[in-house]
Amino acid sequence: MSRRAAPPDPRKRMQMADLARLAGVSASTVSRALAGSPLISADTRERIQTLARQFNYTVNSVATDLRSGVKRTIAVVVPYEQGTRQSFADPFLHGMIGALADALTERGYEMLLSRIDAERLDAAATLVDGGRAAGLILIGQWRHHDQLNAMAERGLPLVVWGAKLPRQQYCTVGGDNLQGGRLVAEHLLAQGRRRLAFLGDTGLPEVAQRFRGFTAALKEQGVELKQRASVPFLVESGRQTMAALLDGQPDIDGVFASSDLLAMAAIGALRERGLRVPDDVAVVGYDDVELAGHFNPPLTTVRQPIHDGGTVMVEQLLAQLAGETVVRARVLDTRLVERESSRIRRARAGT
Amino acid sequence: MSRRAAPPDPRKRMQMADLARLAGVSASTVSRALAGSPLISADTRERIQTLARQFNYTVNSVATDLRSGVKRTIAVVVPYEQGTRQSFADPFLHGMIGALADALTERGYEMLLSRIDAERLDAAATLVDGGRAAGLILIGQWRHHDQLNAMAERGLPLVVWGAKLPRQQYCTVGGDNLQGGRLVAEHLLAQGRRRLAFLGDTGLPEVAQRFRGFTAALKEQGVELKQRASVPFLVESGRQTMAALLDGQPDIDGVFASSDLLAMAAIGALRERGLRVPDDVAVVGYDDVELAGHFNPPLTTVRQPIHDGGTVMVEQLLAQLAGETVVRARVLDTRLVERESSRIRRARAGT
DNA sequence: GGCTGTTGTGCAATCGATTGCAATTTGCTG
DNA sequence: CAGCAAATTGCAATCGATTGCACAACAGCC
Repeated sequence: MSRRAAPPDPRKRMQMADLARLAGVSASTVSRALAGSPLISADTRERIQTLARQFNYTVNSVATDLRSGVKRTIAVVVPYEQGTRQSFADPFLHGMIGALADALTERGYEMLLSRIDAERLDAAATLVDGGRAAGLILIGQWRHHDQLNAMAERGLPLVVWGAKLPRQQYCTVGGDNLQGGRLVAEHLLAQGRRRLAFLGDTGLPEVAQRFRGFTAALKEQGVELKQRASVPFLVESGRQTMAALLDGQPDIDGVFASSDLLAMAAIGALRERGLRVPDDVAVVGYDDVELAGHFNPPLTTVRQPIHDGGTVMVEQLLAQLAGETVVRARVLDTRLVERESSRIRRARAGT
Repeated sequence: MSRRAAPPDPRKRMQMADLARLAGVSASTVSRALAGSPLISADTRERIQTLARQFNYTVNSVATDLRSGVKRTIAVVVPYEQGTRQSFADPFLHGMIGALADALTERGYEMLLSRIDAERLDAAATLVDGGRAAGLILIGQWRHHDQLNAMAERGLPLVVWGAKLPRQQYCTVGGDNLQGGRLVAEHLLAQGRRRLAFLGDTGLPEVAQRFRGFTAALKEQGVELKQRASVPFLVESGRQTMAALLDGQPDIDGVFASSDLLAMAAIGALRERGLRVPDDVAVVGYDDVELAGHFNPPLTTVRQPIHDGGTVMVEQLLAQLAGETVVRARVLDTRLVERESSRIRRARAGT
C-alpha cells in the first residue's frame, strides 16, 4: 500500500502543515518560503510556491494576524437613526463608501461595513475591542458629540466624517460647511432670489453649519430667511416637507436643500404644485453626488470632496494606528457647481 | 507595598488573562462565565461579567473564531470592469448592499465589502481560502460564467446575483429578466409606441435575457426593434450613447434602458435634443431604485426585488455553509411599475 | 470517619499561523 | 582531513481565546 500524498480533501481547507507534508519540509519552511524570506533557498522557495499555487492554498490571514498582532481590517460604520433605516439610501453615502473602499484597498486593507443604531454609537467600539478591526471610520457624527469624545479618550482609533466642533477630542474630516452655506446664499442672491427657504435638520452639526453660513451671508445682504424646515435625509420626507412648506409660503422663489437627495425630492414636490424649476423656484442642493449633474434639471449644488475625503480619512486613521499625532480636524475646501436648477429667473408668464 | 490590581493600561487592550487576574480566577473560568456556561456558579459569573463591563473588555472574536473554527463574516464582492471603476456608482448596487447588510446583521454576521477586478474574479476566493470570510456573495456574474463554475466546483461557498444560465454549477438569485423584458415590451406597445430602441450591454447575462424577453414579445406583435446600442452601466456612457443613437434614428418614440441609471441618462440626452419625455419619447428603466419614483419625470421601470433578493442570497449562502443542498437558481418575480416617463403619447404639436 | 456524588475550577491541548534560536548540512581553508 | 563559517531547516513557544478531562471541595449518608 503506497503512502501517497493525501488527496486534496474538498471538505476541509488545506493548511500549512498539509502543504509542508506534501513538500517534505516543516511548516516553518513553508511559512518562510511563502513569505519570501531570504532564509530559504531559492529552490525550496519556488518549489513550495508552485505547490501552493497548484493546490490553491492561501495562508490563513486570520491566524497570521492573530500571531503577528497587526490587523488589516478597518471598520466603516454607517449609523442610522431610529425609524430611519432607509437613510442608507442616500447617494452621498455610497459615494463615500466607494471612496473609502478604493482608498483602503489601495493600501492593502479590508473594509468591514457595518450599520449601527446611532443611539448605540459606542457599540461600534466592540469591533475594535473584539479585535475584528484595527480602527473605526464613522460616517457622520449625528447628535453624539459626547459619545464620540468618550470613545476617542478611551484611545480608540477613530476618524469621523463631519463638522469641526468646539471641545472635540476625536478626529474629523469634512467639507467646509460654513463656506458651503455662504456660497449658496451668495449664488441665490446673485440670481435675484429673495424669498428663500432652507431644508435640513440643523440638529446635525454639518447641517447646522451650512445653515449658519447661509443665514450669515443672507443677513450681510439684508435678506431674511422666509422659511426653514427640519427634515431628515430621506427622499419621502423631503417631498412631504417641501409640500407642507409651500402650503405655508407659496411664493418662495429659492430653496437651499442641505443634500442633493433633499433637493431632488424638493424638485419633485415643486413640480407637483405646477411650479417650474428654475423659472419659478431655484433649487440648490449639497454634495454633488454623481447623479446631480444628470438630474432634470441638472442640479446646482455644493461640491463635497467625496473622493479626497475618503482618502484623507483613511490616511488620518492609518496615521493614528502608526502612533503619529494627527491634526484634530481637517476641513476640506468646497465649491459651488452651477447648473440649471438655479439659473437666473425668467419673468413668469402671467405674473 | 500592596499588590493592587494592574491599572488599565490604555495602550494595550486588555485580554482574558488580565481579567482573570483581576477576578482572581483562571482564564477558563472567565471564558465560561462570559459565554454564560452553566458550569460556572451564578455568583462568579456575575462578578466576572460586571468586571468585564467595567473595564469594557470584549472577547477577541478573531481568536474565538480561530479556535472554534466557525466564521461569522461574509464577503460581499462588487466586481468592476477595467476602466469602469465608477460602476460602483450604480444606485442598484447600493440598494443591494443595504439589503445584504440588513440581512447579514440580522443573522449575526459581519459583512466584508470588497471591490475586485472582474477579470480576476477568483481573487475573491482568496477571502475564503485565507479564512477571512466563510462565504462569498457576488453581485453580478458579468462575463465569467466559467470562472464561477470553477469556483463552485472547488467547493467554495458562493451565491451570485444574476441570471439563471445553462450548465450552471453555482448558485444564483435574481429577478426574472425574461419576464421583465416582456413586460416592458407589452407596456410600450400598449402605449402606442412602435419605433423602439434598446440600451444595454447584452454581453451580460441579465441584460441579454431582458433583451430576449423584450424582442420576443415585440416579435409576437409583429413589431421590430429599431435600434440597439451596447453600453455599460455608467451614466456618462448612457448619455453619449443615447445621443449617438438619436443621430442615427431621430424618430424613436420609445426606449427600454436596461437599468434605471441608464434610463435617467437617456432622459438627459433626450432633453438636450429638445425631445420631451414622455410626450415625444417614452422611456422605461429597470430596477426601480429608490430615486426612480422621484426622478423628473418619475420613471416607469421594472421592479427588481432588491430587498428580498438580499435576504434570499444570504439564506442560500448560510444554507450552503450549514451543509444543506440548495436549489441551484432562484428566480424571483418581477413586475412593472408604471409612472410618468412612459405615459400614453399625446399628439405632438405640429406632427 | 469513609465513601460517593455534586459543583465549581484549573490544567493543558488546540485552532493556524510566525519566528528566535538551535541544529544540521554544506563548502572552504589550511 | 580537521575545523570553522555560512547557508538551510526544524523545534518549540507564542498570539488570544475554548474545552475535555482531571481534580478539589464540600455535602449527605451509612
